[in-house]
Amino acid sequence: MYEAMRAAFGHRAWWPGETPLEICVGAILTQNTNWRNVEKALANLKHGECLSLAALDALPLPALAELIRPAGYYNVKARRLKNFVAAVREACGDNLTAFLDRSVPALREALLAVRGIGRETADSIILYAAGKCSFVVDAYTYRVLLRHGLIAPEDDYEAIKELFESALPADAELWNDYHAQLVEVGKRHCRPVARCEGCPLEKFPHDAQAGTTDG
DNA sequence: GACCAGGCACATC
DNA sequence: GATGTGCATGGT
Repeated sequence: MYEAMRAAFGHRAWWPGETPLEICVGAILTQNTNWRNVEKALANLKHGECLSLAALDALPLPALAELIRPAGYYNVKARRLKNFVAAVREACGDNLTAFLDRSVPALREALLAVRGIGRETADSIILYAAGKCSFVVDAYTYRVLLRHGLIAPEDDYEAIKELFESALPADAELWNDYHAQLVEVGKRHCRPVARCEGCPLEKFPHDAQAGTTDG
C-alpha cells in the first residue's frame, strides 16, 4: 500500500516547515485544525519575528494568542506553546537541537510531560523535528486503516503505532514519508464520506463507508 | 448553515 | 477505564 501511494503521489518531503522550531510550533498549532489555518498563524509569527524560543518566551500570552488566532483554539494553544518553550529552555536554554538530541523514549517522555503535548504531537516532533523513528498516528491514519479493515474501531493510539513500528525497518526517512503519504491519501480519498474513485488504495480491500462519522 | 480540519486536558461517572 | 465536553477559526 505504501508503494501504491508513493507511486501516485511521489516523495512527500515532509514536514512543511523550514526549521525544527517551526515544525514543533506547527505540530502544536495543527491540533484538530486545518493546516491552511496553521499557515496563517505561522506567517503571523514569522512576520512578527516571533519564531524563536527567546521571542516566544518573551511574548506576553495575550499577544501570542492574537498572533496565532487564525489557527483556532488560540487561547489554549498559546498556553501550550508557552509550556513547550518553557520546557525546552529549562532543559537546554535556547538550544532546541540539544533538547531534541536524546533517545526516542527519553524525548517522548519529556514531550509528553508538557501540558498540551499529547501522543500525536510528541511523535510528530520526534519524527519530523528530531528526525528520529517514532511513527505518527493521526486521524487520517486511523481512518484509512479502519476503512481497509487493518484495525478495529476500538484500537488505541499505541496499538496502531506498534502495528507500523513492528512491521517497518527502523528508517526515519521511510516513516516520515509513510505518514505523509497516509495524510495525502486521507485528504484526497478518505474523508468522513469516502471518495474512492482514483484512490491508489482502491485495489486493496476496503469498505467505502467504514469509519464515517455516522458509523 | 452544517460540516470538517494532521488533539488534548479535564470533569464526571 | 470509558465517556462527554470545551476550546475556535476559516474553507467547502
